[in-house]
Parts: sequence; structure tokens; C-alpha cells
Amino acid sequence: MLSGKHTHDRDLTPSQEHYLRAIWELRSKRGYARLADLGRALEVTPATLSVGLRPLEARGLVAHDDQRFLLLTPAGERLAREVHHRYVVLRSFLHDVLRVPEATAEHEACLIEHDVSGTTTERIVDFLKLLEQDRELGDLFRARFDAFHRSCGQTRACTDCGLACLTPPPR
Amino acid sequence: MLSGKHTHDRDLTPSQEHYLRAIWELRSKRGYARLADLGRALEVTPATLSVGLRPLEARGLVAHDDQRFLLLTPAGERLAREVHHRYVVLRSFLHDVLRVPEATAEHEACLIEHDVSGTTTERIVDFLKLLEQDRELGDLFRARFDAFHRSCGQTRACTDCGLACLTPPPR
DNA sequence: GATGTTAGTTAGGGTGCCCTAACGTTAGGT
DNA sequence: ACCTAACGTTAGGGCACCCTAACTAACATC
Repeated sequence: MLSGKHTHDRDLTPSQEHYLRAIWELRSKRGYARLADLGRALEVTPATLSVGLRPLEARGLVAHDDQRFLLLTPAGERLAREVHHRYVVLRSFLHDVLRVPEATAEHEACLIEHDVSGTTTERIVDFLKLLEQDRELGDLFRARFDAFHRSCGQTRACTDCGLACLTPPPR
Repeated sequence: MLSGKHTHDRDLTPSQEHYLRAIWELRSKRGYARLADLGRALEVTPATLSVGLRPLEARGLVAHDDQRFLLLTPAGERLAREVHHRYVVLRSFLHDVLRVPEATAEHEACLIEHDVSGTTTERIVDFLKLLEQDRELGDLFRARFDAFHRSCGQTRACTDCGLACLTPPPR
């Protein structure tokens, strides 16, 4: 039924995935990434990263320069790009489709990126591509969703719109 | 940029939310919930729950019978229903719209339910309601999404469909 | 060459969340 | 009355993740 334990069934922990993505994004943007840069980007102390990157180095995903600039091995880069891909897809869906405010979308995408499977990610990609490629459907959807949101969603007042299970709990 | 730390900005931890939801669901389904029942449902040992429920009791969200049957206070039930609502909405979206297999949808909804904001949840509710109430849009969407999925999504082969940022990373 | 900044490390501490092992209490089955 | 099973608790341990404090190493600047 619930089958909990909050286990992510990837072989990297959420933080490790986050570290990989941040290294990749920093290197893409500035060309380099040192431990301190990473710390500033992730709002985490260098001490945390110094220890936290160790398993990634041990597994041959992250390495460093003679000057201690961080490097991604091919395997590390592949994983980093996967995480980044999940992040971008989620952020785009939340912001561009659901119209969640940008800051919220980015924040939640950061959290959710570690939980969604490849399958789910690809379904969302399909969804985004469909809306983009099929102008008729895309325009119709955006117009109707917009109108619907204005008439119903904003106030959360429609407690009995018809969908019993989806009715928000009473305040 | 990233602003990480994986902090959920609710005042309950993910596990605590999970416990509340499970109590509520067990009580809805069987009329009662003991600690051991909860443990079986959540796949967690009684020892974990015995300690883990303490903060919820201290905060007046969970209580127990003279027979040690677990009870939700009004405040606890309100929170439990909120978590359940997020869960149901996510599961429905993943399964009914994105067509993610049911087991996957349930598993991921369990994880994501602790990360999505109320705003995002309500946007998804709007989305689901819109598809249900607007037959024209709903039917069109389902037909096109289905066709699109068959032609493009299944193999993940469409690496250069046009959406640069959404292209899955190379294998 | 002393000074101060920046980078990275180690040591020690704390929280969340889970486990096993050992123990008491309560309720049936015979 | 006795044994067993099921329930719940405590004690002790472990992992993931973060912190502060106290170093060392490299560096520019005066």
C-alpha cells in the first residue's frame, strides 16, 4: 500500500546527484568549478563538500586537477547530465505548463529531480514536446487552462467541483 | 542558482507526514490503526514508529486510546488529509495523464508528496479537472498524447526532436 | 619578510531516520 | 494455570547530511 522508507532507487544519494549537477552546471557556465565555488552555489560549507565529494571521487565520477579544479569523468558527466535533464524538464513543466511562479518551480524541481524515474521524465518530455509541436492542441490547452485557472483555481473555493477525490481538504 | 540543502519548508518532516497519512488511510479503511498495523503498512519496524510518533504526539497531532489505538486529533487529521490530497493528486496525474505504470506512479507520488507546494498541487488539480470537465480538450489531448507517445516516446530514440534543452543526455 | 585572504582539510557535534536485540505487558489457546 | 503470540518500549548502533572551529598551504601586497 504505502511501501515507504523514502528510498530513492538510484545508486547515488540525492545530495550526490546534486553535487554532480552543480559541478556540471558551473563548468558549463564558467569553465571551471572549485570546491569553494560549488559551496557558494549550493549554499553548503566547504567542509561538507570536502567530505561529501569523497565517495564520488572514490567511484571515479569526480576527479581534480593538479590545481584542485574539479573535473567530471566521462561517467560522472553522463550522470550529471541525466540529473540536469530531469531538473530542466521538471522546471519547464512546472513553470511553462502549470504556470507555477519561477522561483517555486526551480525550488521544487531541485527537490523532485531526485525522485522521478526515467520513465516519468520521458513522459513529461513527450508532453512538453507535444504541446510545442502541435500548435492546435498547445494553443487550445493554454487558453482553456488559463481561463479555467482564473475562474476556479485561484481562490481554492471550488470545494465541490465534482472530483470528489481531488477536492482539497477543508480548511 | 541552486540554493540546495534539500530543505522541505513544511513544519513536519517527510516521515512525519508519511506517518500521518498512513494513520488516516488505515483508519479510513479499517476503522482503526495500531502501531503494528502502521509498521506493516509503511514497512517500518515498530521500534522506529514508537520513537518516530513521539514528536507528533507531543505536538498534539496524534493521540491514543486507552487500548493504544492511534487517534488523530482534529489538527492531525487536517494535516493528514492535506498530505493524502497531495498524494492522490500526484498519483492521478502520473498514472491517468502521463500513463506511468500504476506501481511507479504510486511509488513516486509517495516521494514527491513531501516536496510539492500547495500552489503546485492546486495547479495539477486544475489541470485534472479541466481535462475531466472539458470533454473536447480532454479527448483531443488523450488522443494526441497517445499517438505522440507511440510514435516518439517509447524508444527514447528521438534525440533531436527539436527541443534542445529537453533532449535526453546521450547514452 | 610579516600580514591577511582564500582554499581546502580534519575533528567533533547534531538531526533525521532506520535497524536489531532485549524486555515487559496483555491476551488467547489449551 | 501456563505457554505462546502479538504489541509496544528502551537501548544501542549506523548512515546521510549538515554545521562550526581549528588547522595548513598558497598567495598577493605592502
